[in-house]
Amino acid sequence: MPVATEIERKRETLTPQRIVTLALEIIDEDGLEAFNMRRLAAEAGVQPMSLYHHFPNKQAILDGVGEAIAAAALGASPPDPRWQARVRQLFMGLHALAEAHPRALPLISTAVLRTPSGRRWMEELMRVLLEAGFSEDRAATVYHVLGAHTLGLGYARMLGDELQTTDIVAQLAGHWEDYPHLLRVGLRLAVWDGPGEFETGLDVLIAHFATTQGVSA
Amino acid sequence: MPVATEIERKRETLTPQRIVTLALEIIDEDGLEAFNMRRLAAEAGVQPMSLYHHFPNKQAILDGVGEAIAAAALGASPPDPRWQARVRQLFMGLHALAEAHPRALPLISTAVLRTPSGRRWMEELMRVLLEAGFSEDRAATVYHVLGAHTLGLGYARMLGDELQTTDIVAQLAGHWEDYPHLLRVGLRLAVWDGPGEFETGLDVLIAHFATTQGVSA
DNA sequence: CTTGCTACCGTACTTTGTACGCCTTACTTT
DNA sequence: AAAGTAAGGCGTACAAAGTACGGTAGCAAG
Repeated sequence: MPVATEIERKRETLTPQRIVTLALEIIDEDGLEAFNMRRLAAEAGVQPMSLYHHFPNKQAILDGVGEAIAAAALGASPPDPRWQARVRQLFMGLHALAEAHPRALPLISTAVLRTPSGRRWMEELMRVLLEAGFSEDRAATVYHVLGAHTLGLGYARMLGDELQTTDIVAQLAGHWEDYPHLLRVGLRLAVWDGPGEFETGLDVLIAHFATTQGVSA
Repeated sequence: MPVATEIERKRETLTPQRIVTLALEIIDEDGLEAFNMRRLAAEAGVQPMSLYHHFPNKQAILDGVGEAIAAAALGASPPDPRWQARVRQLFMGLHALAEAHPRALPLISTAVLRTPSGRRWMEELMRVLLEAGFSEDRAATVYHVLGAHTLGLGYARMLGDELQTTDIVAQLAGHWEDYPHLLRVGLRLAVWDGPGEFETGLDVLIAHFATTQGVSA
């Protein structure tokens, strides 16, 4: 039986690793919709069909990208033993992923259940909550609410990035007397200065669950 | 100059109204990705290119659908004079749209800035907040956080609907010992029983902004 | 009847995913 | 060294979807 010798024999060989890395670069630079097989092949210096020797289809490559991103979800900080702090760490990690790769957010959202790294993150969250005394139902609710806060902020920011503000302003220009208050707030709506808003909301929600739960450590 | 006689002359004439209605039906039933010009034309009993006499392109039809949905955003209830209650009403209205048309959520998200009805909703929100004494910056933050909560919950639910749980379960089946806690919570993660979770989070966040703000009526 | 407008249609080009099968290379086995 | 073989890469081609472009049919106004 043939044993694959694991020595690299050439520069620039196509590998799943390299494909995923290039795919992520494309997505980060030009967005998910700019990612297609021909573009990816061109970046790799290869013909489109060559990619199919390493992945069965485009979705599999996207899954790979999701996994690559999610690999960092658990974060580097040592787990805090207090459950509130640990939950905070976990969602801060998720938020960091969304900040690092805003255009890839749809991949991140689905990764928490579809990729190994994502599932490890979710497992850790559930472990912390269940050991803190949450019921299964309450644990699911905590994920729903905090996850919505985290990913929702990411989606809103992504939409703000894609919708060029110039277009919006141009469309408002015609009827500015109809939207006096909207115009006062204006472009501030399109500016998402993450940490402050995110962390504040996260803390408020965690505190709420802590009091509902009635358990402290 | 030609004056268009506004009498309908035939049953089943193609109109922007009918096109948008049919488009929304397709999206509600089979999702955004199932909506394409050929399918839409078929539903309308017409050839694809006929649609282009009423809309310049596909995006314009989607904008129309967004507008049609957003038209209900302000809701039917009479405006409550207390700002907390009014803000609550506004986001409950937005949430109701997302519940009514989960597959169309991306359209709803962008409608708040891109369609007239959406802008009216946003204008009303900004009016309430500014008149309650929020600064422009704080008003934007309130929208960011509450909007993320509302739309984020919608996105999470939508993803849960699209990802068939059977696939997830199948993928977990192989390594169930790796995810003991995740499995205890299991399908509860995919069940989004909206009102409770949404309203609770919304109230917690509004209460937070109320105390930060220091203004009551 | 002619002119011209409105609504609709047919054809065809482009982009993108990917099925299918060929070719080359380099390693294994003799 | 000769020969087989499998893995990696490639060329062609087709299908789905958006839409440019030009046509046609019917009705209104002159």
